[in-house]
Parts: sequence; C-alpha cells; structure tokens
Amino acid sequence: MKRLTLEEIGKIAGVSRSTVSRVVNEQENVKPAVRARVKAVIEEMGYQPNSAARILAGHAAQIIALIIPQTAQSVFTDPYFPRLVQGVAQACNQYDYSVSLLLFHAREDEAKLYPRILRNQMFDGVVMTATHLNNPLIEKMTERNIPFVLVGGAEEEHINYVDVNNFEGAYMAMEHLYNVGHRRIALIAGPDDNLASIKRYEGYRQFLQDKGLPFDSSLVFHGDFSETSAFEGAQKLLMHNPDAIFAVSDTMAVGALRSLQLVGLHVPQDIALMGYDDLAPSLLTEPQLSTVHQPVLETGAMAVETLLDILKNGDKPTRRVVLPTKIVVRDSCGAKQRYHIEGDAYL
Amino acid sequence: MKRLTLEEIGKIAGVSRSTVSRVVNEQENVKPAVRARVKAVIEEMGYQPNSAARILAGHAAQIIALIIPQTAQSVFTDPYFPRLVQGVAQACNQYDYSVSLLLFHAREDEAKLYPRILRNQMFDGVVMTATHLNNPLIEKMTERNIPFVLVGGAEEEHINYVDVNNFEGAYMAMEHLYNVGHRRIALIAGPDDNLASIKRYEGYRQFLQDKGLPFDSSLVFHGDFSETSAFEGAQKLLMHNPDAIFAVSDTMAVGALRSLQLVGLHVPQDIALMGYDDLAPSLLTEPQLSTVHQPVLETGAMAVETLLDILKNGDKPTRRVVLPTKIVVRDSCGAKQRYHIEGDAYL
DNA sequence: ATGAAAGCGCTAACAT
DNA sequence: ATGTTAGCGCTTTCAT
Repeated sequence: MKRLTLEEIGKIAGVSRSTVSRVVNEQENVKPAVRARVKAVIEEMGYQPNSAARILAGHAAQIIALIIPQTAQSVFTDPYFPRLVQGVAQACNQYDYSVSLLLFHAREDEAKLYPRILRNQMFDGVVMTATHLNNPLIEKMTERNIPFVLVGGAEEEHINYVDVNNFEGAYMAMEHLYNVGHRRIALIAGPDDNLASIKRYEGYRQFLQDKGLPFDSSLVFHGDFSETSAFEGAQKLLMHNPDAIFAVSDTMAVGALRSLQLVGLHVPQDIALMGYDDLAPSLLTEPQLSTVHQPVLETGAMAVETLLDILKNGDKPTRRVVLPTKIVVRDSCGAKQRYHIEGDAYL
Repeated sequence: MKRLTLEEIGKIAGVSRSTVSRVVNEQENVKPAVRARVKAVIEEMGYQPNSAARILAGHAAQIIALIIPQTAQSVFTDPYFPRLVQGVAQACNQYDYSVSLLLFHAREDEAKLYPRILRNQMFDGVVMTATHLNNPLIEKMTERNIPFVLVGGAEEEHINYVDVNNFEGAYMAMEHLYNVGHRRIALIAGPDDNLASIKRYEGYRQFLQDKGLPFDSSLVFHGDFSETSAFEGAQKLLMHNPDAIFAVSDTMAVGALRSLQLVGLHVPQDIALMGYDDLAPSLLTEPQLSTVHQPVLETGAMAVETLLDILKNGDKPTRRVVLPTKIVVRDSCGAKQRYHIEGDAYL
C-alpha cells in the first residue's frame, strides 16, 4: 500500500503539493473550486499529514507536554492528579492537540528527563503542576524560552499560571466553621514549601485575625497531604482541645477522621471536621465530609487553553488565572444538625 | 544561539555528520578514539538529536501511545486507572520512551482520535486498556499492523496482552469467604461486556460448582463499577438474605458497605463483605475491606515491557502475560474475628 | 492563484 | 573506518 503524501494527493487532485499544503493548512490564495476538490480527495483517501515532517519543516508539533514532578507517592494516591490529567486531556482532545505525559516518580527520572524537556522539539509548550517552591525546571524553561503554564500559582513575576483561590477557599471554610459556632479551630496544614498549602494557611490565619481570635501554634500541624500524616497530626492536636479541625485536603481529613474515631470521638457531635478538594474521599467516609470544592477538571482545561493562547498570541501580558472555590456542606461540620439541611449544600 | 545539529557537532569534533550519527546510535565501525572524542563534544555541548528529523528519516519515535477508551466517568473516579498510568509512565521513563496519553471521554473524542491513531507515525506502538469486548480499535490496529498490547486480556488468538488472573482472584475470594464459614454468598458483578468482569463472574460460578453450592441468580447483581450502582445492588441482594457479599471492585464494595450500614447491618458481624483491587478505597472504610490484591502498577509496567519486546523481536509468538493475584485479609470478612489475626494478612 | 525548488536534521546506502 | 549523498514529507520562499 502506497504511503499517502502531499505529492500523492496532489497528483490525484491534479495540483502541486504546495497547493495541497495550503489547503491542509487553511491558507489564503487557493481558488474555492480547487480547495473543494483537494479537500474531497483528502477526505476520500483519509490522508493525514506526517507530523514528524511537519515539525521538521518548522511547523508546530501540536503536542503539549504535561509534567507532573511529584515526589513518589502522593502523585497518584491523591485523587487530585488524575482529575487534573483528565481536564488537560479533554481540553487537548478538543483542540486537536496530543498530550505527552511526563511523570517523575524518582530523582533519577528528573535527571533523565530534564534534557529531553529542555531541548526536545517535540512539543510546543508545557503544562506543569507547581508543587514545591523553587522548582529548578521553572527557571530553566524560562531561560530557554519554552512556553509553559504552571498549575498552582507562582511567586515570580512573568510566570503564567492557572490557580484556584486557595486563600479564599480556606478563609471560607473557617468562616463556615465559625458560623456553625466553632471557635477553637485546629488546622492540619500541608508542607510549608507547597504554594497551595501556604495560601490555605494564610487564609486560616487571616480569618482568625479578622475575627479577633487568637492564633495558637499548638493548634496547627503540618502534614504532607498523606492520610497517615494527618492521622498522627490529629492525635497531637487533640491534646489541645480543638472543637473543630480543618484539614487542607480531603485525604488528610480522612486521616484525621480515623484518628478521631479511634479515640471514640463522634463527628460532628464531639468535634467538627472539614476537608479541602471535594473529591472522592470526601464522599467515602461516614459521615461524609464537608469540604471546599475546587474546580480541578476546569483547572486542567484552563491551563491548556491558557497555553494555547500564549502559543498563539505571545507570552505577554503574563496570564494569571485564578478559579473560584466554594464550600460544600455535608455532615462533618455540624451545620446540618444546626440548620436542619439535607443533602449537599453549597455556599 | 546556534542550533546544535549533527553537522555542528561533527565540525567541532573534526569528523563528518555520519560519524557523529554512528556514535549517537551506538553503531559499530567507529574507532574508539574518535568515538570518545565525539562523545565528549556531545556531552559538552549538551547535544540532543532532533526527534522529528530522526523519525522522518525512518527511525523509531521512541514514543508509545497509552490509549484509555473508557466511557466518561469510570476512568478517573476508579483509582485503578491512575495506578495503571503510573506503571506505564515509570516503565517508559526507565526505557527512555515517552508516553503519549490518549484519553477518550466521549464518543466524539473517539471519532476524532481514531484517524490519528491509525495513521500517525508519531509513536512506535500502543498500550491500550481492554474494557469492552469488541473494541473496534483492536481490529483496525491489527489490520494496519500497529504493534499493540492490551491491558486486560483478549478473546482473540494472536492478540498480545498483559492481564491479571481475574478468574483465580475471584475464586480465591470465594474460597476465603467459604473458609470463614459463609455459604450464601452474593455477587456484585461488573458489566457483562467487560472481560475482567466476566472472568471474575466465572471464578464465582466455578467455585460454587466445585463446592456443590447452588447457583442462585437472584444472588447476583450486575453493577457498572460505580459506587452508586453497587449501593443499589446491595439493597436488592439483601432481599435474598446473603450472609456475605463479594463485590468485584473496591469502589463497588464501598457502595455496598454504605448500603449495608444504611439499613443498620454491621460488617462483618451481620454480613461479610469482600472487594477487589486492593486500592485506596479499601483502606478508607470502616471497617477496612478484605479484598483481592491485583498488581496494577506491575501490570502497566509489564505492558510496556511486552510492547518493547514486540517492537524489538517481532510479534510472534503472541505474548500473553498473566499476573497473579492474592487475598488481603482485613476487617470486612470476619476472618480475623474468627482466627484472632491483627493487621493485614495475605494469602 | 499556483508551481518549482530549497531546506528542516536525520539515517542509511553507497563510495572510498 | 569514515565521508558523501540521497532522500524522509513537509513548509516556505520565490517565481510565474
């Protein structure tokens, strides 16, 4: 079977390969009749341009790289990432882009993949999850003028990102717990080099300040987004008698819940609990978790759209998209008992 | 900044581009001294071959496509897939391959992506999850001689796959429940066009037969791997008084558990429950689920390795890899109460 | 509006 | 053992 090339299509349609190329790339300067004829042939033969040749000849690859530089475990045990990947993939499908998935799970991977990322001409741009502060890749990609969008915010100027309003989400969660009547609210925070985690922590502190509540560092525990870290954290926090615990991820809230149940505490009667994410784990527990909803799928899609926008229109001005969060009231915070609500309630 | 090409490197090292190419591709017929010199230059300059040019000139792309043709929801709500993706990605990292992720979430995606898959020269082979019987892509890829490995078994001869022993897993689960003393064991099965689901169902039936237990179709419910389907299923099954329920995924077991708890039943005292997968959900419930462990990460990695083997050594004989499963005893089946075991126990 | 021709960076067949 | 050369299929001037 003969390989289909521009030349072949041209031969059949009775035009030169250049004309076919123009048709394929939707360029001007092709007589409508010719265009139609060529399009028909392409359709009939099922011609697809050879991407490699296309890229080599200077065109875009129509590929975006999705880089997830997590340290080992948390990547795919936390349901956040699958959801994000899904959002990215969907958007790419929609815009006829392919996604090249780069999942680092060990230091060696990074060493191996850095050069590929920095010199590979096989993708047009990068969507990367921002996990730690000072990810060296950020600087290097900037240096090399590789277009990229960070998922999760950035400190530096001139860096494009799509983020969720972590500060506000945490603030609203606190407000909600406060409105239900809680005053000694403990926090299970995330690692202090994680941007989302930092912002949520700030939301927590700001709320306390705004309400004139004292900040008590013994009511704050720093976990690592894992269930077990939160399990231990909750035990420690309990020694200081909080009347509510706010964990900054659902997974950690689950860990806290187990911890509370272990010592015979009932949620929300004895102590209230809130999570963050509104992903699967918040629905799997008994009681189901009140939590902060963040639009993860949309975040992934928006990151792709932002990148495509940059690819098309240049990287200035710097794109900084911040998606909103909302409170989801379920059964772990005591609001329903107090206000007699049934089913999920949204704020 | 000047683009680095074979020509450039050659100029610096004082050889022709062909020689550099030979060095890069680890070919024979290069004098050790020259090879060393060229390698040094490559290293120093940080040269990376241009993949597009390489592919165009007839070489392998060093890319595998990972196709996940799930219908919408179940893809990334079930923790199975993230884990599988991780396994695939790790193996690809290891062997210096890139992974191109193709996630179908709607029919339109399929229509759009089929041509790309079937004609795209941008990857060397495909790893695809086998979900439904009669996936049309299988036939088409076979037709076009696209090397592919299915994750999850296949009926047809000559199709390469990596699978987990679903039959045995289900059989062992039944055996375990039986040994704990249960006789009226209900099944929450999966869709009957899903291969894994069918095999597990067969394991269930075979065990009943081997023990001379009656098969009662009212004790079987077909869910769709979702939690809600199992929730409803359990309600129906309860009308026929099972003393144990075996759900063929952890997610469905969680649904069943909620259902049981809703009507005031205690697990495992009033009724036993087993899941299948040994993924996150089985650990998030109270009580934690006894389940069938399947090596998902290893399955993904093995699929890649099998594909690479085929790419290297040709596609005959047909590769059919079946990975083993094992029983994980936790708190939902009553075995621990009976045998006074603590912590996870493996069979 | 269309065609001819050069060249993207590489591999591989062919010289030497 | 090494260099020369001809494509791979496409885009993109440059002619016409």
